[in-house]
Amino acid sequence: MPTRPRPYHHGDLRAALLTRAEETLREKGPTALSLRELARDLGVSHAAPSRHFKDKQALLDALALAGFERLGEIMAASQEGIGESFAERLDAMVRAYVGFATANAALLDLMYSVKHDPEASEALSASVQRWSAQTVELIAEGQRRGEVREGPVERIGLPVFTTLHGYADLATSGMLPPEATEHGLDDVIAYILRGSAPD
Amino acid sequence: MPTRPRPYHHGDLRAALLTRAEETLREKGPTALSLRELARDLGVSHAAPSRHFKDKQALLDALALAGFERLGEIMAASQEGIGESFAERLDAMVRAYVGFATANAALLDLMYSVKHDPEASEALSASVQRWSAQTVELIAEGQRRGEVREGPVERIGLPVFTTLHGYADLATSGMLPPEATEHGLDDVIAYILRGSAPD
DNA sequence: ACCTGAACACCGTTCAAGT
DNA sequence: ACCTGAACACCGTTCAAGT
Repeated sequence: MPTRPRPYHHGDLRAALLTRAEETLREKGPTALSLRELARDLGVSHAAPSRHFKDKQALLDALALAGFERLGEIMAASQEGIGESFAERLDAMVRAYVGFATANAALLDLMYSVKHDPEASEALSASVQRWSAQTVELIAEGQRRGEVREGPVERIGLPVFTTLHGYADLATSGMLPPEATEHGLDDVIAYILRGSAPD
Repeated sequence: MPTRPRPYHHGDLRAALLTRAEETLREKGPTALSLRELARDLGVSHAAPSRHFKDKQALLDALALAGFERLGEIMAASQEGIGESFAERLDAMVRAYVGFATANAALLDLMYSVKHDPEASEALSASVQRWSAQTVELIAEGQRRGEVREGPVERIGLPVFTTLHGYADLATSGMLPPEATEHGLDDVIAYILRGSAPD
């Protein structure tokens, strides 16, 4: 059992930084996130992170990107092995999104506070693009089945996604009255169905 | 013209701190907000702010509270001297909220990121309470006129507010595609009307 | 009551230098 | 290539002391 005299750090500093960063984000909030503390936790010098992220902001951007990737996967997974009616698929997607939001409140906040200028991270906007296409696909499928009103998919999808996101944001910021968590999500889903149903 | 040899600072340090803080919040974002810089800008020592805000967080809380107060006023004002139909009143309120959001993006973010535990600022939750009552009143009035479906006002009002807030949040975080700003708000308003109309 | 100055324990970022 | 150590210019917070 050759105890390697610890390698450069313990494998992959870049990945380790991201993992640890997300933990402290979840546990102690975004303001408590410090590069120096991260480095201390991982047993490297405080200057080491700069080899992998030129900036603190660069680390936050990478965190946001990873978040969007995971959210995309979760939303895609919510559509697997499920009924084909629009109501069922919408229900699953809404619950997937809200579930992710409540389980990763601080991360979602970060994801939406990262600047979304076109100049910003190429990969990030590509990722956003990818999963926003999923809600568009949901709407298009609903239209094919005659369960969603006619019209440009983007223009119908926007209010739908807007409602979904608004509920998730309010829920995670603790602004919803306690009674709301009871029927709140059900009411929101029913309301989306009414808003997107054919006349 | 007696040049008073500058008073303690220049009038009311507490108010001056809040004003300046909101300016830098708007111009340079929340991470650039520093107590020491605020103090420098106002020509007082870096320890002076602590007489008026025990904490940096206390200043942020006060900022958020002021924001909710102003938002409440704006939404109330949007209902003055306007037609009585639900469609008109809803339209005015949505535009008031979204207008405030886009004009004060960073502040709105701050308002919703302040912890909303019941233990948090008494005044803050009272203020939130006050203006959330306004949307409830809008719904109740619409029901009286037979333009909004029957049911508990809170359960009908939640999806409505959720949509409104979601749009404002997406718009201010720059996540809406450029095409969306064209018809986006109109579409959202029409969708809210459909979602809350009687069957 | 309101503010100052110094002190303490932190930050992010940069850069020579080591292996 | 990857990391260290020291240095620089910042932070927030506290506390004796001044007026």
